[in-house]
Amino acid sequence: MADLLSVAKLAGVSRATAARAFSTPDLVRDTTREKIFHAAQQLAFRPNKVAQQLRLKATQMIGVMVPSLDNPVFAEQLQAMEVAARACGYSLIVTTSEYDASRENDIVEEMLRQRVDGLVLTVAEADKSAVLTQLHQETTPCLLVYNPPGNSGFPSVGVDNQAASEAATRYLITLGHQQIGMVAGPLLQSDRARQRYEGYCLAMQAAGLAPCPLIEMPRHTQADLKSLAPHLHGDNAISALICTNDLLAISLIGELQRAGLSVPDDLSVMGFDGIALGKYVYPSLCTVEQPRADIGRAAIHTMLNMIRGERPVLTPLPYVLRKGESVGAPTTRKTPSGISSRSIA
Amino acid sequence: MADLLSVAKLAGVSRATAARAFSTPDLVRDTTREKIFHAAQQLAFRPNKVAQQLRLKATQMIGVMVPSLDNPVFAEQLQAMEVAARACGYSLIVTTSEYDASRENDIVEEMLRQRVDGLVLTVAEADKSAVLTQLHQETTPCLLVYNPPGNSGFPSVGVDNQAASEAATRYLITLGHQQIGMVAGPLLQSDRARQRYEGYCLAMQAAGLAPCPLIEMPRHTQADLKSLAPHLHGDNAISALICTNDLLAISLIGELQRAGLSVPDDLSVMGFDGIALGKYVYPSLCTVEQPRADIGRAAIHTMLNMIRGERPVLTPLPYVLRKGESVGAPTTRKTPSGISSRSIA
DNA sequence: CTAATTAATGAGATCGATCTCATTTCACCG
DNA sequence: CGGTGAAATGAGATCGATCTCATTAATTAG
Repeated sequence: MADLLSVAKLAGVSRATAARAFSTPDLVRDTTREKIFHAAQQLAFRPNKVAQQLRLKATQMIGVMVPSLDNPVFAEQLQAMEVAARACGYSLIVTTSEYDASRENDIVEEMLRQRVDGLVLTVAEADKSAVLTQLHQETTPCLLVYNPPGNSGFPSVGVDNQAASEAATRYLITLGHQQIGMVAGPLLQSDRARQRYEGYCLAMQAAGLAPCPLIEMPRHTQADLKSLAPHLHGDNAISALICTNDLLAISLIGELQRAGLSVPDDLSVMGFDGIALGKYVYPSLCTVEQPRADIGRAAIHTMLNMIRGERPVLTPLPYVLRKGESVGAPTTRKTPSGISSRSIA
Repeated sequence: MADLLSVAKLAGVSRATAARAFSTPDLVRDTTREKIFHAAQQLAFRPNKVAQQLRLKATQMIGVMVPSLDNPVFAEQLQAMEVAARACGYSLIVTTSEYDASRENDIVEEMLRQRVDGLVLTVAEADKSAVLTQLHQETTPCLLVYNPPGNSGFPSVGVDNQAASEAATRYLITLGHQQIGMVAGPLLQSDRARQRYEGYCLAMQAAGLAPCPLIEMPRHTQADLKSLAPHLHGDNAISALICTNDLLAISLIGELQRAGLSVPDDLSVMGFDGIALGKYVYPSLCTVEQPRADIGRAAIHTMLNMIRGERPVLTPLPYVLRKGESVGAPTTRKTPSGISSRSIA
């Protein structure tokens, strides 16, 4: 591959001049600039970014880590980040942690070796994260996405999960629901899910209602009706359910329908995140929409500011309560119909 | 940031020895190696990959371009690629073309400047792609994913779209369907969609049935019932529909249900791709599953072979016909019930 | 105990750009 | 036409690693 020096030789100038022709064309006489460009053309010269990066001590690359791209929330956010970064001349190195702390460590270390100009991370648990405490020693700017600001000590872009969850719960209460449950993935692994549960509890208490214990599903993004069945019967049978993410909600609705139950007649189901597909399924998903694209864009622009050395200004992004067919007013009967309960058992 | 030279100084050795301590520890005496490691520790030395890349003329980075991460097919494939690449010590630069040819050009050029060791691309139209014809001049290895091998001249990883589509169509025919339609995004933009349509036509003809003209939806991943309505009535009313991707299928099913139609009783709907969510919705999606994770892994491993200078060996990956509740045998009546047709109009 | 071998280390070039600073070229003016 | 200041160019150092080749230190053999 032709380098700048060979271009310079062919054009009959020094490499300094050749370099200037590209970086600061104004400093080069028109005629020589032409000669240089012509030579570059002939040799199919393509500037070597690696050499630039070494010399300039800046890579114009941002390291991104998300838990998994199998969840559309992260994929859609990443899509927006990529477009925003590219528009500003930056590239993304994309990695997935698979919610694994040791992988998180390796990934961040690798990105620091690569000398990314900044890190945009979504970690499993911001407060307990070993990577993050390590990162405080480093000079590379670091920004969290989705993770609540909390006491990790790093700036964070995202919506106020607790407030959003409160709003969602209040919405259900407004519709007349009193027995409202919340469903999450296993072990309440992510700090986001925990905050959402807290918001739910707060809203319930504020309305004088008793929050139910969290219903845990065996997997993050796939509902399991067995874990839910006990809560659908008896005096305390729930009439509405909030899921900590949309995938969980959609698969739960599917399971309920498969069992012969009607959503929202037998049970109202609400999601969280607002993935695009939720609008298209039937019943359409009622959910709290996080502005994923806005979050992605904001993350990139905030990061670019940090790279420039500015202190990040963070305005929490607004969530939107998206109404949908999966939520309705509670029906009078306390328990689902015979058919329904039979098919669950 | 401490560099190797300062580590060498602190350890009292030359940079050559310091470098060897890391790259080829066996060539360094135990005691000096210890001294060097200790010095590195003290200075919090972290090797600079950029410098390595320049010197070694290899970046251990693979450039990946997909149309959009909003489509789970690409996101899930990327997830697998990332894991596979990392396991082999490679990083991914991820970009999205948004099906835009000029963006495709910019992206590839940028990646070549970055001196990625290889390119893994999914382009809109492999045969007409300007980027690809340009790329033939280059020495950087390039591999296509999902794009049919065709006459682009580049190796390609993916399933045989046409055969898969034939199989899907045959499955519907076996169930007794005779009036089968196919739905695609706008303008049959992607070569994949076109191949799938061809497969459908072949299977129909082989069974002595007349293929219907393609039904085009205004958007790639969102169904629109109006475009479909004409085909649901009259003597030639279709009883089954194949969509060129799962998102289209899922949103179509939602729309049909919303209009009071039953899937599969009034209309069987089949998808294509096999995204994870399809298993969880109700009715569960009958689809042709592309082994996205396998494709991702295979793409990375093939690319690594190409980087090593080997000629790629390509075995087309097997698709799986995933049965689901969205497809059933055709009902006797030729047209949907009165209620249904009313609610469509 | 010295010569021959092998192991360990060091000096310096190299990858491909950019930047500083010195030098040359040019234009303009008295 | 020579002098002056600005514009254009060049020489060489630099970024942080690796690699070749020469040199020195340690081992082994005789």
